[in-house]
Amino acid sequence: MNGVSISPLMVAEPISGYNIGTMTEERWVEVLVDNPGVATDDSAQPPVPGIRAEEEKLYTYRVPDGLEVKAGDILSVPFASQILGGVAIRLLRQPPTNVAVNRIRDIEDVVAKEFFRDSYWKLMERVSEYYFTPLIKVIRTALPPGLLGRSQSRIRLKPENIPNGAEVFLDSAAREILQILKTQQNGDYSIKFLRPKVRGFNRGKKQLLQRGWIESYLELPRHSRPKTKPAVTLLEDGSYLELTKRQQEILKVLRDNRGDLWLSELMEICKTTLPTLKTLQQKGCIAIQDREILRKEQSPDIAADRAKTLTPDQTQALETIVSLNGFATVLLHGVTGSGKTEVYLQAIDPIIQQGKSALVLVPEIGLTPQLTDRFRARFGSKVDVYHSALSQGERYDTWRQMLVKEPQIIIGTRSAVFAPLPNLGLIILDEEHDSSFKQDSPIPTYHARKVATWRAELENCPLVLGSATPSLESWIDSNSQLPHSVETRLIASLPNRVNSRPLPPVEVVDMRQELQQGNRSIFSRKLQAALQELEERQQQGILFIHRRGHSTFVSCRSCGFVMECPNCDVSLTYHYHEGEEAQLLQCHYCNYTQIQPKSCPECGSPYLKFFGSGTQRVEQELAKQFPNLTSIRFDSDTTRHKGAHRDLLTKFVNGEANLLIGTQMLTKGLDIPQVTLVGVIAADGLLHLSDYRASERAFQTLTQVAGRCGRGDDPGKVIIQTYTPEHPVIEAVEKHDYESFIQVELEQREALNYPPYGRLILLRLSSVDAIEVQNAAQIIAVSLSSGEGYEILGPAPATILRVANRFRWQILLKFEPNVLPKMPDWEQVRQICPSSVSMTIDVDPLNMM
DNA sequence: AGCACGCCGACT
DNA sequence: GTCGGCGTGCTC
Repeated sequence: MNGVSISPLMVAEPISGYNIGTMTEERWVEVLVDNPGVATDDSAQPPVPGIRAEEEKLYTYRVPDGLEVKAGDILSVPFASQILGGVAIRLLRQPPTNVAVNRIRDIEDVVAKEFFRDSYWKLMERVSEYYFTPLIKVIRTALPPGLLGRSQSRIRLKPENIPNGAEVFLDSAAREILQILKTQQNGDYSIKFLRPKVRGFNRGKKQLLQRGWIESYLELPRHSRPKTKPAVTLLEDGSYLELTKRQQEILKVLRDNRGDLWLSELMEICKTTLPTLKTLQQKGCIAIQDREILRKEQSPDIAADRAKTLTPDQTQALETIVSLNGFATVLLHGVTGSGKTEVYLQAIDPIIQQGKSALVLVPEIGLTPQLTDRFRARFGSKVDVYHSALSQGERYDTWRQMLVKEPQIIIGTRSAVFAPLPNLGLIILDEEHDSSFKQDSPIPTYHARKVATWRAELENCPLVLGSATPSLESWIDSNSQLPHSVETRLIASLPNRVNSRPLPPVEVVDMRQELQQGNRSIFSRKLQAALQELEERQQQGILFIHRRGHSTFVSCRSCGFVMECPNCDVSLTYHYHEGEEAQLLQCHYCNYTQIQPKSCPECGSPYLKFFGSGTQRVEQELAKQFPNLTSIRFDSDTTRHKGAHRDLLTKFVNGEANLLIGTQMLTKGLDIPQVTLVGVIAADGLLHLSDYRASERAFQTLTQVAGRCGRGDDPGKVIIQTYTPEHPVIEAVEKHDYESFIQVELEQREALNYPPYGRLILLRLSSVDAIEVQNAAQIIAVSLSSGEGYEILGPAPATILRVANRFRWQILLKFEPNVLPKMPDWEQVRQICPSSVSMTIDVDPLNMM
């Protein structure tokens, strides 16, 4: 049996030094409540470590007899008419003076025992400060979902109290409520759902309550709880007691299994029933107790694997990392296929030996199956994954498991940077240039790389940033004049691939010439020849296209009308569904879907034309021109369900298809040795995006996708198709020349004060009312002049003004480098912003659309 | 979530 | 002058 006992979770020191009193003494606790309202405060609070009193309001509660509360516990507290989650901040021996004692309420429950250590609290506070986010919201993102529970109030129909035909005497609101309630079997709905559906809801509800036709009740928060299973333990040998033969047999089975079995296992082996075992329990021979079990993502069994021999470059990089004692960051710049993962594995090994834990952060879950398998092969059950695709139970259990002091390795995405590992010895952030480490919404709009840097500093451990195409931020740390800057920064390089394999040659094809010479296919003659060769040799390849779907827009040949999304200012993408009669048009911003019309809705012409190509189109064209080549489509349409990534990749690795056709998703860390061809169908979609980061992103994506080939014994080849072969990004990718590309790019950024030189803060404003946002943006822009050290760009409408029926405006603050700025008065800005307009402050924005 | 409070427009 | 709608702030 493999029960895991998670005993004292206590890894933390109390946040404050207050001792709790005895059971008879009255005890109070100050709580940071997860209150949906804005956390602004006027009254002065006593200073509490870890809490900025001027911004976060604390509420005092009484601790009832029979409950033990410590600082750092997650609590359930009554708040007005609801039950909310909260964090115990500090204990008081005396009641507070600023609030009447008779108004103080009792704590409802302790949900989780304390776990916040000093350094963890400091991390929370630093994130809160840097990203202008209330502390409780930072805590909310750091904790597994469902831990800070919230009650829900609901109403329920009481049909037995409703006389026939009496509805006529009610007003319209009450009648509407009744009507909705009756649509459901048990007439039960949440207030949250009903209120926006009925005008004058409060009035109507009051009427119905007075007559007793409905009742209201509070649904208590459903917290994640440990899953338990009954287990049987042998207590007494039992030989001196008078036992039946049957009972003795059962005890023998238990004894043979080291005196411990799951109840279900024991009943199965002995073919016995629960009453029989209960009798044994009464005689004091055995104990039946619930024991915690861990819900974990099931992974296939993996053959164990030993450390590989390193190249001299790898050895040097490894030495740089393992020689570090305490905080430092190492940028591991290794070309694609240079064996960064092996360096990670060998860097983690001594950390585990020392009894410490390691945190490995990866961009997206798409690439984790391969990486996770390699870690499991090396470290076995010490490896756990943590990401948002886990079920709530799995996430909660893994999170609790992390609190145990045993050395472990956690592999996770962005949010795992908050993994509460008590003795962290190393943080690795792989593919550090990847933009999925940045959260766009909700606040805090944190970048896991930045948070990881702070975390490493606070835990006093090294941080390794790995990439073949490092971000400009990591390449030069320009922020040294800002607080929390990196003090020790090292670079380790892996300039060559393992086993002396060369980087694949990159050929650029000018698609303008193809067209001139009469080739109207989406495949150039060079790519066609390469595909032909692939077919003859039965090899495998990858085709990359930057969009999913079939065609990027559908337009009428007669009148030029373009099919557009009714909710967003974008054209609809055509999606082809094989075997279906009707084909669909889909919006990639709000997911609006409609059937492809047979004729133009504007002029009625039946001649509709599809422009631009996506993954589906490539798939179709391939099937048409190369019927003998088989393919797998790998994009967010085909990898949506759980385990789909792994399934599709396994099929490909097993040689069940010649080609993998996909989007960005397949640029990320895929390591399949037999790939000998990479084709980029159209690089132009990547090159001409309108923000200051477009070149950097295009270079990274193209280099990464090119790096997927030639990793095995057969040499590889990359073909990039484009209409602008003279573009500097294309030239740099062709020459595999990261350093000169980055030099040019850095010079341009410096000239314009863009990151990594000047910092940016983006204010995003949106509303259903087009005029209201625009006005709000104007007023806010004016109020932003209260600060100093930055330039205000805008307000300007967002690149796509309307998404999901909301109009979006933005204001960009560009900070001068080398000047400590005076921030605008955000509190004032928030007050100026009307409630109908939603505003988010995006610090260090990556996505400017 | 739900109540108190306060502002403003429609009616006695 | 008063009633009742709804927008805003507060809850230990």
